[in-house]
Amino acid sequence: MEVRALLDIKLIRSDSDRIKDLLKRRKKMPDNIDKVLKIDEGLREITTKLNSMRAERNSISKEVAKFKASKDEKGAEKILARGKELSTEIKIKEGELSKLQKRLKELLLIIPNVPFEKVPIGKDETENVELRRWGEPRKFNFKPKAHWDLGSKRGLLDFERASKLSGSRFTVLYRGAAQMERALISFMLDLHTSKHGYTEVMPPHLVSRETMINTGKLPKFEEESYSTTLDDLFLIPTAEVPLSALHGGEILEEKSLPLKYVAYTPCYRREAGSYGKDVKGMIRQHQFDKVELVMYTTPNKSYENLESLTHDAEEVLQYLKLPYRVIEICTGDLGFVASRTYDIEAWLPSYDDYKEISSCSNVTDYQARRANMRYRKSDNTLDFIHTLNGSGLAVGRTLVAIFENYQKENGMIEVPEVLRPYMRNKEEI
RNA sequence: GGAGAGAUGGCCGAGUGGUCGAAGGCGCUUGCCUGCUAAGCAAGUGUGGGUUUUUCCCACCGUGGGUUCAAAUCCCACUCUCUCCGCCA
Repeated sequence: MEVRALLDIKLIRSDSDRIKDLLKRRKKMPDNIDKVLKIDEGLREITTKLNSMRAERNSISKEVAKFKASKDEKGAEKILARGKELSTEIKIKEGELSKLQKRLKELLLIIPNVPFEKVPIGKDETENVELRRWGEPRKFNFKPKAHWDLGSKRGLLDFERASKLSGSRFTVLYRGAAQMERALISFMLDLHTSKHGYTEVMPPHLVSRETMINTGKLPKFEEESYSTTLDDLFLIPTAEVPLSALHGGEILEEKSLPLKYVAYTPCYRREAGSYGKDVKGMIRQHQFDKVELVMYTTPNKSYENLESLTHDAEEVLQYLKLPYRVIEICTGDLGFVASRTYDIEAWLPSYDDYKEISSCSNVTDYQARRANMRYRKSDNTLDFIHTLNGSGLAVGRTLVAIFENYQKENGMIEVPEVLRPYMRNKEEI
């Protein structure tokens, strides 16, 4: 893969001011575009020089071949020296070239995706914009418990033994809780495959370093990842990683798009730098279950597909009758690979607030460029595809939302109706 | 883990040092033919990059090195796939 394809270098050359302006809207975004342009210029200079040197060497080689064919050893001898000389010079130039390429690649790999023009400009999460709400938070006629109290008291969630086994930010689930987790997974997969047309996938949970780089999780977020030192494999932080790299290096047919995939996997995150955040309960875990939606689309359809993907995720909460709101993430809070993101937040009585339960993003061609995923257009030319991803939903947080929103005064938890078929028709746990 | 075989264009597959960016076939595109479909005939058909941009040039035959004036082809290392043996959920 040509290094310069990592970002659209031709666009940067021709429209650098706009790209720089858009990137600056992000939080802590160093202005690397000028550096990129400078290296690109040097790279082109060397490339041009190298190309003409190679052209000369190639023509010498052809002449040598002619002399040899006509058994003219002396004629060959005459130009051999020049060939040798050129060959040495070329090697030196190639060294310069690969050094520059390496520097450019290092730069490009840590430049995030360009935000969509219409994303609200803001410095951090306080400037995210609420788009819509669904459902009314329930009015309790008793004091509702937080899920960690409720779960511990009823023997459904066990934080002490989890920390004995693995440390902080792990939970052991028993009986109805474990069963409901499983039910939620099945319910979500069934909904997305049967009603929304997604193809169910069971991907590997361990992926190579290359896959992590291709999906934009590395090199920037190494300290966020769990890895296996002996094999340099990484535990996936989300199924987005295997699903979005699934068609790496492939050329897809336009008529096969959009491709829609759904996968349930556990997700593994070190949560470095989030000390003191959501320490209680099972909101922020090192391991959690998630049903993930990923779409591959043509560039002209990706923003409208973001709307439909978000609605597919929202529908899970509607079926579960859990109140939620949808917010648009402002530029300062936007994730590394995303050009536009909607978060879905479910109502949690213990937080007396809405809490993120899904995040849906248009990644545009950012991962496609890294993983070299293209499609053949009707005019037979190639272009990078766009990828989108979204949680549909984070299962652990959905369980938490059910615990807190469906609790009764006696500590029992009502099972949402759509889950009952998956729980041998239990009405409460 | 041991032994062996292999990795070439969208696919199959030929190619062991010099007009090979790559034969042949399939597929695809266009034209002819045709009541429709199929078949047939003809032509075209990899990707990326540079440039003085209807031109010329360069790179790419798993990845990275090496030998050579010249590498798909020879040498080394690595990765992956397949077959057999062992082990095993």
